[in-house]
Amino acid sequence: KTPLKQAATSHSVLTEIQPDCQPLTTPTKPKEGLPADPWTPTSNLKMLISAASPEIRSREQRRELSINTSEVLHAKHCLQEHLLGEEYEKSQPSRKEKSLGLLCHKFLARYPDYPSSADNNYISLDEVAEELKVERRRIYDIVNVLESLHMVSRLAKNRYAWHGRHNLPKTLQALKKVGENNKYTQQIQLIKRREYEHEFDLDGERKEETAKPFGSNRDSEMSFVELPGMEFRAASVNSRKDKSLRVMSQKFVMLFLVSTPQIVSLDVAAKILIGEEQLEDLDKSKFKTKIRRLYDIANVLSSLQLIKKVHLTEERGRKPAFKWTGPEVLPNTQDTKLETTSTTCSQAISEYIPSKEQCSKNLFPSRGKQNFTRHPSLIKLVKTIEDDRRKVQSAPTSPVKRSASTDQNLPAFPSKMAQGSAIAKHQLEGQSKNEKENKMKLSSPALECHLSLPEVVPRPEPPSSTAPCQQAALTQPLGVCPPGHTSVSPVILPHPHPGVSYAIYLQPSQAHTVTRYSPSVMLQPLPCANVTGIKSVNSQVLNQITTEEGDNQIATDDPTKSLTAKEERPPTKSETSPQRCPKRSQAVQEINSIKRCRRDEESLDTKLTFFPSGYLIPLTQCSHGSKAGFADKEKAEVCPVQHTAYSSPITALNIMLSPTSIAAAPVLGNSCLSSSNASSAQIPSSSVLNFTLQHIGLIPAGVQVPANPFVQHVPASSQAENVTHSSENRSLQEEKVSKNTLPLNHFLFFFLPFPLNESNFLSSLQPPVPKEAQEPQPVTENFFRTPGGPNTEPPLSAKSDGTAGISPGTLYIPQRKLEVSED
DNA sequence: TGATCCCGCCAACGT
DNA sequence: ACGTTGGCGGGATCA
Repeated sequence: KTPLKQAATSHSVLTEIQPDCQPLTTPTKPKEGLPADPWTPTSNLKMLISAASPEIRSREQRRELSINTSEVLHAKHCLQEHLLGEEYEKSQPSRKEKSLGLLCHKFLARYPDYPSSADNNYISLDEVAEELKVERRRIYDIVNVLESLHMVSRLAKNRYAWHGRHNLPKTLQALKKVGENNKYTQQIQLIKRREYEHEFDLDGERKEETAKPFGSNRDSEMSFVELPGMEFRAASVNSRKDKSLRVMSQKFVMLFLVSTPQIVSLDVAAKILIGEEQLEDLDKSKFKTKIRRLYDIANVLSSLQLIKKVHLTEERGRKPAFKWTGPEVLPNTQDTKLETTSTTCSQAISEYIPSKEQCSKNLFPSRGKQNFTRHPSLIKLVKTIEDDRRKVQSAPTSPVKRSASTDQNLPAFPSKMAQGSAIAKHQLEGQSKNEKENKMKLSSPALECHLSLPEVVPRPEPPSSTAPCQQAALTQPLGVCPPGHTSVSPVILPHPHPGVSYAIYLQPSQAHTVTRYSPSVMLQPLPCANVTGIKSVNSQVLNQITTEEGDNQIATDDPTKSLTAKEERPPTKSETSPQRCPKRSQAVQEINSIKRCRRDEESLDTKLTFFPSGYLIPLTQCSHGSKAGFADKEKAEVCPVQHTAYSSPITALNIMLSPTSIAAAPVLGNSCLSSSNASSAQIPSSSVLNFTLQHIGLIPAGVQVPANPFVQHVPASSQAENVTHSSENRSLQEEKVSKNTLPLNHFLFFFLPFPLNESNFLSSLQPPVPKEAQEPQPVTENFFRTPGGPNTEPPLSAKSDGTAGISPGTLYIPQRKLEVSED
């Protein structure tokens, strides 16, 4: 009765019109479609129109699940009159319209993300298959993946239970844990390394112990990961050993969860999932099959919005990959080992957020239109900070919930919140625009705060590549280059306390007082230092990074490779530590003085000429930050050079260290990790320091560099050596640093890729320049532009603000002080 | 072309 | 034996 092949779309109608086109049909089917979209003559007309346009057609496809016979007939006539033969042809369901992804969307649309026990949460495969008009086989594909996430569970033959996303947090946590235990991170690296070595082999060189399996981590053949209480029921039903797709799906997800950035390329995933990667025999066909399956899985995961497709660019060309866009999965709170982390975070956070109220306020300024649902992470944050001293309070701003929040199986607050936002999201589903906006809102930096929370929270993906960039900009550790499509990366400087004021003094002639002045620290101008020597280090580091980076590399159209922070040579732990840079965005907004933190995108270009900023800035205790800072996925993703090398951030940032007497330390700092230093508010106050750094654009807003009160007493030269040999001593240094055994007291002498002068300095005080077109851009966007490249723009030059730039050869030694203070 | 991935054969399983 | 699952890979489509 119900045509099997017929896709329930407009063109299906067209298909029928085709004289004996296909034997398979019989329109029929009034069937109850989606409640929200009544089939009216009007919509019918719309359909006809869209029929001629594949794009439109597919866009609206989802709503047109139900067609009533008479109208179908009507449609036929109309079409017959208006369409040509070829159009008929075109109108046949295209491959895309039969895609698993689309099907999955339809499938998901049938059930609420967060079903209540009241709902009918049973799934009958037959039914679904029929209603969606697809072979059951396809439904299996979907269900299997969903099952791997415990979004559904099999009850019996032909019968599944729908759980929606209730279990997702737990599942992801579990998967992440398993993934870690499985050392997937290492496996990924191994594979990547091999890939590189392979390339070198082709070049007729270098041959290494390619077959160096990781210890005995190869117990890999773990089986399906279950959740307590979510075990397969009906033992008889789940005996199937294979569960291949399910397991594969779980493993695939694990790869994302343990990766930094959370991007996994298909081939790497395939190799890992095949397991037997050791044998280079890499059965071609097997590999191919694996890829096929991964596509299947990826389609479903994409529909769930857990991942999205991206491309990685490397020597060989584009490479398909997927980026995790699902909720950030953070370690379980109970996890002792991670307890530290959260504590540290909360400490750091509390530094800025005195109370939960304040936090809440800061995160969600009561601005009329912004109806944020209180984010679960916020709740969690508060909880952490205040040590669970209260229950969820009714969130005033919470949107109306659709499904009764009678979720017993979830911790009250997070689920509620998550539910709220998820529902909101769900409601917007299908409306790309709205959805985008929604995401935009959600991805507001303020929410980033949740990144430090030990909980799984929805992390809406940025609407476009622009967003990630901005985000990155906000959290980029020192030395990170702007992802920039624009050389001027508007960065808002956050400020701990909205009410605080600072003053910026410019010498010799002009002072730019933002608010109040409260002398505290003086940054001494210094004579310039030898730059060339450092350049070599720079390039050296870069090269190294370049060759060692796996496909973690973010694709770039730019010939200049983009480098990605990654877990290579992770001398230290906390590699995967979640982002924990509290980004106080709205605080930001409250700051009248919004600065533009311009970063030189050409900073990677070793040929750049650097100018001493003239500021000698004492730094300490920031080392671990070089790790922590990168924990930020987004950041790591767009800001390559990072923690790969101890020195890279510095060099990349064009922050040069005076080879002679001044030592350097990574300035990358993250207050969250600076817990060890209890006196971060002293001389110079961290705020001052941070402000300074941020202002100069040397560290991103949001990144905090803890100050060390002893700075001034420590001979800076003690570390000088390390500077020069940074690349070689990297590991050593890192170790030292990571252990935080030494009070790292350093001075940074900043070299900027442009002479700092009044104009450009002042220009940095201007309000952020709105990004142009928020067009969604592929992750493959250039992050680093080569000078002269298509996207090249003058680095931080004063040009952008209309001021005459200073010729890039001049060595300009500014003679001014920058003072900042806070009340 | 290479990237995607639909389609459906057919084997393993369950009943 | 027959229905359910779902591995698998040919080959069509898409970009």
